[in-house]
Amino acid sequence: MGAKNKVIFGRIYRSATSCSTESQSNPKFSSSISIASIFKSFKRKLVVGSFHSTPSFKSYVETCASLLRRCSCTHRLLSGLALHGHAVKCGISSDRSVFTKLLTMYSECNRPADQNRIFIEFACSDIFSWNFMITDLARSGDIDTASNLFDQMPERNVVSWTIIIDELVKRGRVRDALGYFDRCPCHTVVSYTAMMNGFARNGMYLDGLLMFRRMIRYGLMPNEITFTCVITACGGCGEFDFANSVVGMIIKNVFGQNLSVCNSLITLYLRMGDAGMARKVFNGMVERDVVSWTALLDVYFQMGDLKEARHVFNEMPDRNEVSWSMMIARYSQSGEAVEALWLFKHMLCNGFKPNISSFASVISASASLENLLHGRSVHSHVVKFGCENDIFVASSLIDMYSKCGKSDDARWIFDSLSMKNIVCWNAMVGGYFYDGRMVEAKHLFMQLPERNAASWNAMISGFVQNELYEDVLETFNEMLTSGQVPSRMTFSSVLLACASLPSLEKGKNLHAKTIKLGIATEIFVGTALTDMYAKSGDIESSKSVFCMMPEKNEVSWTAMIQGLADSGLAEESLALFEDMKKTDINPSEPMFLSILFACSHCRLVDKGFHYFESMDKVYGITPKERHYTAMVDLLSRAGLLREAEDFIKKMPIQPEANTWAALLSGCVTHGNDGIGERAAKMVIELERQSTAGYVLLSNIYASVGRWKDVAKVRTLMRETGITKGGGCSWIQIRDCFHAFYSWDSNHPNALEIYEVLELLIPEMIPCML
DNA sequence: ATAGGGTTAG
Repeated sequence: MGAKNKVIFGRIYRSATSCSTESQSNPKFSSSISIASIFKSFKRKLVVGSFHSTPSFKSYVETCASLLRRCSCTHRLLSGLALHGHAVKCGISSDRSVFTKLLTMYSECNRPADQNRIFIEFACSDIFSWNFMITDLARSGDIDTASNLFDQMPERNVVSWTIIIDELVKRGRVRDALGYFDRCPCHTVVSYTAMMNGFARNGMYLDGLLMFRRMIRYGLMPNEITFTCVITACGGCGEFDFANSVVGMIIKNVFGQNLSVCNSLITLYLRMGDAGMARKVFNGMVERDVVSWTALLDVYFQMGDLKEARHVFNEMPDRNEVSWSMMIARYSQSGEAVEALWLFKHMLCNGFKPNISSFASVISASASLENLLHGRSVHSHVVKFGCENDIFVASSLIDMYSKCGKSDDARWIFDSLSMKNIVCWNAMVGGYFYDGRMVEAKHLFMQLPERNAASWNAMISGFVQNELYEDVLETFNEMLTSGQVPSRMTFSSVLLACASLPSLEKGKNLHAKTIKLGIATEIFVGTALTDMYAKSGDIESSKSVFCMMPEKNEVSWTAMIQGLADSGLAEESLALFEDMKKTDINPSEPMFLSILFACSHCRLVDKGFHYFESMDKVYGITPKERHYTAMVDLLSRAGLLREAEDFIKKMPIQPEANTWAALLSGCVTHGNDGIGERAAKMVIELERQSTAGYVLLSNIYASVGRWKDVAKVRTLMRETGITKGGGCSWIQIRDCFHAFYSWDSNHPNALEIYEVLELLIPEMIPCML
């Protein structure tokens, strides 16, 4: 009988379990039929006495438990009651697995009274089993029933209190946990530590530290776990002075060699920005585990030494999901998106299960590469692992789809989220902006349930991306009126808008605000200010902001070098470039563009060639089309038109239309219609829709008096349907903008203005040469 | 009862 029963019950058990997994993945799947049929066959096999042999008894218990679980999932109270009756009859109702499922079933079917009744019947007066029951309920996800049960306990010990506090904390219910903590009559180190950990886990670091102080005042001695929690809390809220005194206590109490204390210390020193100390702690450890090694990885990442971090990762004695996620996250954050994708692939190949962090980071990497194919494939993994409802993963998916131009897909994910936080909303607003869907973006912004600085920044930078600078300023004002304090990122965007607008006043105003907030010399703000002043023509202010910045990056230097070059201060620009080379910042591609531009304006042909050649030879930067164009411009401006043409012919890459346009423009200045015609032909061929080639060509013909050809070009332009877009310049006098267009001069004071201009031109010409 | 990793904005 035994062997046969084992098979039969085994089969029932399997079908019951497979049903219940099915119902989990598809809540609509109604299983009243299948559960009834399983139940029927279960009853049929239920011959009293047949489950006394061990294997079949075990199967029977398992079957009963899994059927009960099925009942609780589908809210089948009647089947549940019947099963309960059988379980009692067969004497298995107090078996742990059956009993817990009975509790869950009653809880799911909304019968708390029955639930409590059976609990009290079966597990009376034994604190240990109460505690066990509460833990079990909480771990199976039913924290409410667990706390309900806790309230009914006839007596409780320290462990009971600790369990309920800890379980509440793990589910983010710190306030409830604190309620229990305050009611607890007998505090121990453990209950205090559980509460502190609860605060730290939920980002309430300061409350955690207050709890620590309370514990010390209470006269309890912290243990190594308490210290680990305190250190984490200090690091979280930046209380570094307090952290140092805690370190003193740790050493005094001889916990300085404890593994987890040291692990938390590495991260603490890292947060304090002291990578050296972090490394020192690691070096001094007698025992290290994956956590220590992963923390060390982060030390190198913070120092910006990706190579060493990679080396540590390769040499680590042990790796887990967290170490892999750390690598993926940091590479993605450092702009090494391709490497992040590669790491993710290898994480899977090495048999590691991707977690939420690695998903979020790798999706973010696909977003920055705008790699829809890869993004979609990761998305499918996300669904496979059931992470699609996680807000971190979903926010990055929303971002990824938007960046790939699929804002409708992003919206679909956004709408399918039951729990959204502010990040999801901001990502969706930013997504619409990225896709140029202004109406939807603005509409969604209005609907935001709450707004933080990032929401406003998404809106402001969204307008910047779409070149709607007036809206940028308007939104910025709204932001100020709403009481939201602008961040450095806000200023960075708004200043960019100012640089593109004809108003220096607005920029100065912002500068004043940044000074008030004490962020004027902060790297991003300072760089934006430097750029804004340079682009607005106030190069002196630009220089002074730049000089005040204590820390400068590659972008800051580029802004200043470019600003000087654009303002005609070519020598100064080159001198600054030489200064920069003395720092540990390496010249970049756009920087060389400014340098070549500066050389070109000063007619420094040899110097220009020197810099151009150093790009590849010294810095390993392959010159791009634009650099070749700058060189052609350099030669053409200096009148070396034949050399310029030869230079183009020898280019290892295909010249862009602008390369020929630079030569063409040199031909205009130096009146060479022979080369000019060839150049113009190339410009027109490479860029059919552009007017530049035609206009310059007609200018050449005009300069050498070939009026018939001028007319021919103009006719050709008309025939191909190209119209010349005009230039425009403007000046602000108080609140009024005066604009001047190249195609007409209908300014009210046009006559007077042109009269004055006539007077000024003879004085200006010597300067222009 | 613990320590290491995560999303948006420049």
